[in-house]
Amino acid sequence: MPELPEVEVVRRRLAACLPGLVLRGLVVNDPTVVEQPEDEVRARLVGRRVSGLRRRGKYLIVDLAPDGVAVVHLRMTGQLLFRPEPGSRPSRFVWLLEPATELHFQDVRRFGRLWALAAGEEDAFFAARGLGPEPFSDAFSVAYLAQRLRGRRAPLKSFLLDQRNLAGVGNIYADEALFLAGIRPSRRGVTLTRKETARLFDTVKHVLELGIKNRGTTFSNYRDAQGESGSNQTSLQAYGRYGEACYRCGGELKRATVGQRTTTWCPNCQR
DNA sequence: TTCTTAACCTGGAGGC
DNA sequence: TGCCTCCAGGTTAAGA
Repeated sequence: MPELPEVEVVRRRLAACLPGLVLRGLVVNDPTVVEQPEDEVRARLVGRRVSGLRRRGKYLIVDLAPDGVAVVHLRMTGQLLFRPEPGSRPSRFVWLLEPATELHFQDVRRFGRLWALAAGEEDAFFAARGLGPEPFSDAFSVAYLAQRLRGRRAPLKSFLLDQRNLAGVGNIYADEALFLAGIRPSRRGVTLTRKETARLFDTVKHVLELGIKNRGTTFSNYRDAQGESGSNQTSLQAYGRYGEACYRCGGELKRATVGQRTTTWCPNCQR
């Protein structure tokens, strides 16, 4: 499941080879991948040169010259690949680039999306989604976190998954951050002490940094642009380990549904 | 304003 | 072997 670290790894991979290439064509095999009229998307992309790649939360932003940006969200199972595996299903869309290169978007569950934005539309696009600050930006601080948690009665797990509070955290890294912070996922945000808030701030950044360092978490679908898997799944201490022994206390990790998401936590270490 | 729930979507696992 | 049901989860819209 691509969260911030996985998208960042894809961005870095693409940033090494896409800039300078010219988008000569767009093949859309699955019309649901674009929410805008297909002709509009094509008109805004084709003929442009890739000038850079950025990331905003889980959104991948492709800067185009002389104007405009392409925005891609991988959602659950989206992959941007230069060479799809032989025999795989038709790509949802393909960018035909010059010199001869193809960038394929594959997406089993078909949740991923592509947007083509004209110059000046990017701010409004992200403002409409109400994305919170980037975890590695100055805007994300202990003070910010404390302010956002004030009065919040929703479970902390739900709080972390809400992209309006913080951009980029998904189910895997939310479980990991809460485990390392020693905070139970079902705790109400309003109940956090200043010390716990500071600890959560640190662990959120730590698990995301570790995820990037390990080139993302791969369970089944996630691959970077070269088709390579990440290795962060071997570093996970909580996510997906229910029924196994806690690395800290040796007790059994439990599973529950919190905020509609499967959540793993240690009843002894997380309070 | 905040929170909860359903829906979208499909492959894989497990049960019968 | 085949069928059925459940589960996985990022985002959005609707309702409480």
